[in-house]
Amino acid sequence: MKRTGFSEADCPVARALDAIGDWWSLLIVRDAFDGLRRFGDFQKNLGIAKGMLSTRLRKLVELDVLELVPASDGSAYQEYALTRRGHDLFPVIVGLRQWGEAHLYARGEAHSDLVDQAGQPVGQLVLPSRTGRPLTWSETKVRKVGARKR
Amino acid sequence: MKRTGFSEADCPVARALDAIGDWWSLLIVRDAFDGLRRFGDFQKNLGIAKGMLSTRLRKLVELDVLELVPASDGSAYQEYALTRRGHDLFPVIVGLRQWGEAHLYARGEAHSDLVDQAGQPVGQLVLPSRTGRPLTWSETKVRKVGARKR
DNA sequence: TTGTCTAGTCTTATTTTAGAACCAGATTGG
DNA sequence: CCAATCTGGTTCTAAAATAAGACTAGACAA
Repeated sequence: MKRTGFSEADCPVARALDAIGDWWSLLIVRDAFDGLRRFGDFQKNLGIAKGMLSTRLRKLVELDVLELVPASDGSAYQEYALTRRGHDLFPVIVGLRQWGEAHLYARGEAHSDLVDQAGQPVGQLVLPSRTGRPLTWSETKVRKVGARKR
Repeated sequence: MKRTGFSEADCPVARALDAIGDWWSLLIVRDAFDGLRRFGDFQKNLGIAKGMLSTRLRKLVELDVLELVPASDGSAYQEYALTRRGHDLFPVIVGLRQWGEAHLYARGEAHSDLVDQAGQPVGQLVLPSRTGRPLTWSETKVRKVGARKR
């Protein structure tokens, strides 16, 4: 009865969720985008149990989403920094943010907001076709590739 | 030791993950985008335990991500269809897909692929500024709004 | 009307999570 | 330089979630 895994799936969505689709990983990554880098910062900000955080950080480092770097304040401690692969999760976080913002808040309810450097709200995520025209769901399809039998 | 919840969070990412951030919900939604509508179809395709699926579907209906509609084949059964709110999850699924595709497959390894109606691969998700210029992570910031104390 | 299919529910064993206690090494205050 | 405290964990236990299978009621098909 081990938790079902999808690390071998043909579908990249399944594989992505297998890697980072648990309760905490994306929240840790979100905090990393917000500039948090130290164990204690994540722990305080998320209210997560230290054991959980320890396990999750280790997995994110294994996955090469985060990496351990020497502390930026010169102390002997280490910090967790987003890697290239971690930075590439930005659209996922933004997608969740925009969906949550649109559907999970009552009118007028306070929430944090993503803005550009001038403080202007950003637009909605766009999926461009190869020619650059924005695509909606109904204009796309998933091409099944030969499922490798194992 | 109840599982930690974020349904009251000020951060839309946290609230979104609270709603749909468990192991199964986004995979069910992905399958719904792929056209699956019946309990048995989800169950067979995901290999999920029926009890889990039942619980998840009920929650997704409560959240108004899916809705129960009469079966399209005229039988007395019901089907699960994506709502507007469910369709709005498309960018999240695409974001996960593109990240997984980019980072979780060996060179040449088979995986399913998102294409437009002409069969052309789609582009990468883009976050436009208000003026339409594409933004990267480092050009954005999260504006904290007054955290409601409760 | 008997048998099969659909869409579940219920039960149980196992795994995961939350929370607290504990600990070693780094840092700070005196 | 020494003691107290901070940081970044590990370990333990109880509660909750999950997986897997047995079971069931109503639809459907022959």
